[in-house]
Formats: sequence, C-alpha cells, structure tokens
Amino acid sequence: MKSRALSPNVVAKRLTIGEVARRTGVATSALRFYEDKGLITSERADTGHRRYRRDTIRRVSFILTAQRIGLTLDQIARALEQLPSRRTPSRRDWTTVAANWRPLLDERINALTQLRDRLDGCIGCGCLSLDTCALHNPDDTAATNGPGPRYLLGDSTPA
Amino acid sequence: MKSRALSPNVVAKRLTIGEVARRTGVATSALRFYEDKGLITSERADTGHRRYRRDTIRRVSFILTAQRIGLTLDQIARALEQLPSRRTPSRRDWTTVAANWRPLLDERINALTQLRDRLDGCIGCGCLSLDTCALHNPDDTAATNGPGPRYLLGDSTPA
DNA sequence: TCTTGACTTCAAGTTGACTTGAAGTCTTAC
DNA sequence: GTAAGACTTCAAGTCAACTTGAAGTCAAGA
Repeated sequence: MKSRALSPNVVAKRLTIGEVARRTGVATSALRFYEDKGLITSERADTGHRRYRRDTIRRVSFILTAQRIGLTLDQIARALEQLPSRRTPSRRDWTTVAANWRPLLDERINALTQLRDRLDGCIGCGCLSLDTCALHNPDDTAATNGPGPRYLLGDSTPA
Repeated sequence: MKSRALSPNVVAKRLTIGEVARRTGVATSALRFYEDKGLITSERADTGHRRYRRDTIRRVSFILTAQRIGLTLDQIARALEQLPSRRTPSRRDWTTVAANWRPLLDERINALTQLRDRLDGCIGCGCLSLDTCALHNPDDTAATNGPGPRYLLGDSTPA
C-alpha cells in the first residue's frame, strides 16, 4: 500500500517556507515565486502550509549559483528539468547538471578577458577610436552579459 | 563676439539622431532615452530636431562598452561626468575614464574564475553539499553580476 | 496634391526577478 | 481572550533599460 499522507516516521522531516528562507537567505516571497515558476516544488500540510523536502535547500543553492553565473530563471528551470523528478537527485545528478555550466562560465570569462585585454591595449595607445579601436567593435556580442540593449545580450537576435 | 547660432563654417557637421543611430547601432528611442538620463546631449536645429556633436558617437560607444563590462546607466552617467563638459574630450580624457574600468573588470573576472575553479572542484569531488561545498557558500557576493536577488548584486546591501 | 520619411513629444507597455500590501487562517504565548 | 507570529492567496508595485504607440510637424519627391 502506498502511503499518501505524510507519516513522520517514514519521510524525512519537511521544512517550512520560513526554514528554507533562513537556510538559503532567500525571502519567502522569492521562494513562492520560484514555486510558481516551477523551479521548486512543495507538498502541503493539513494547514495548507507549504512543506519542502530537504533537498529543496540544495535546489535553491543551485538556483543562486546559476544566477551568479548569469543564467535567467527560465534557463535554470530548463536545467532543473534534467534532474530526476521522482527520486531525490544524487550527487551524480547534480554534478552532471553543474558540469553544463562549465562552457557558459568559460564563455563569459573569455568575453570579459578579451575586453580587458583590449582595454589595456587602448589605454596604452590612447586611441579609443570607433574605427580603429577593437574595444568598441565587439564581434563577440553573443557572449556579453549584464544590462544593455536586448539584442546585445544574445538572448534573441534583432529583427 | 560669441556665435550662438550654428554656422556650418565654424562648427563641425552635426549629426541627426538617425545618423547617430545608424553609426552606433543604437535605436533612436534609446538615444532619446540616454539624453533624458543625461548620458548624452544635443543642440537643436531650427526645426526642433536634435543635432549631435560628432564625439557623441564615441560617447555612445563608451556607454555600450561600459554596459558590456556590467555597469548600469547610472554608474556610466557618473563616469561620464568626469569628462570635460566644455571642450571635446581628448584621448587622454577618454583613456583616463576607461582606465577606471580596469579594476571593475578584474573583479568580475576574478569572481567568475573563482566560481569556475570551485565548480571544477565540486564536479571532481561530487559533493555539491551546502555545508562543505565552497561553490554554494559565496563570500564574494559583492562581486557578482547578472540577474538575481537585489542584495546579491552588490548595488545595495540588504537591510 | 499627396504620400513618404525623418523627426518631435508624451504616455504607456515590456521583461525579469522579485517585493509589497491587503485580507484572511491557525497556533502558541501571555 | 487576545495578541503575536507564521503562514495563505492574489493583485499590484518596483526597477532598469528600453520600446511602442499615438498624434503631430516639416521637407522632398511623384
């Protein structure tokens, strides 16, 4: 017989939204927001309150780190979909997904490093000319990040 | 006698907003937006149309590059204030301001590189544990970028 | 004459990642 | 018994960086 109710003897202790918030440093409002977006899931207690599985903490940590790398929540959601939904993800599961970040990180680091090198060159020569200075002639726009015109961000190409 | 009207013999040819847009790849709406924000300035023709000085192109290029580095328009505005407003900025003026980017770039590159190294370590050991894994315990939040919770971006500290 | 294109202003809309506020439930402490 | 604290939902607000739309001006060309 499959138990549907949460018997405390069988399942590990679930966490309230406040507990997850305290442990991750993420506001409860943000956690609800993540749940709306499908990034995390919860069960409900009799009271209607959310109860999170313990590995939610790791999931939230994953989200935070992915954001630091520069991924949007949508991209992170897609990455999280690769995790097994039925069982608790194993170490291997997590590292597999995290390994996908490697090339993204490399790309971002390369873009910034190139920018820095060009900047050094430009400061050295004092040119900063639109025509001759490589700094202002980015051919690597797809790798850029941070705020800016949408089409520079590489998310979508301009019409 | 100081001439107030724009005599084409005296001043270099001014650019229309369309010309600046074509040369920089920035939409006219964005250029007006930048002007509202005080990032660029213009004079007006008799028709009421904007007329930009030639060095506006460089100014816009500067803005674009600064955005690639990860600066907000407000930060860029503050940087541009360091430029001489009366005379056309010289090469030296530009490079001085651009040199300020250097440490910022370094910081961003270091933060990402650290993240990458930690990621490599974590993939190697397969831990990714909240407690033991350095990847998820960022002590360098101030240097992060990209979207994410405001207080992680280092723009303003949480209350 | 009329249309096209380039420009003008000003208000409102968009996207991402959330936060804030209002109104309500439930439990625990005094 | 009542007040505080933790939770609920749902709608609306916020911020950055723009874009879009409406309504209008002006000059040049067919």
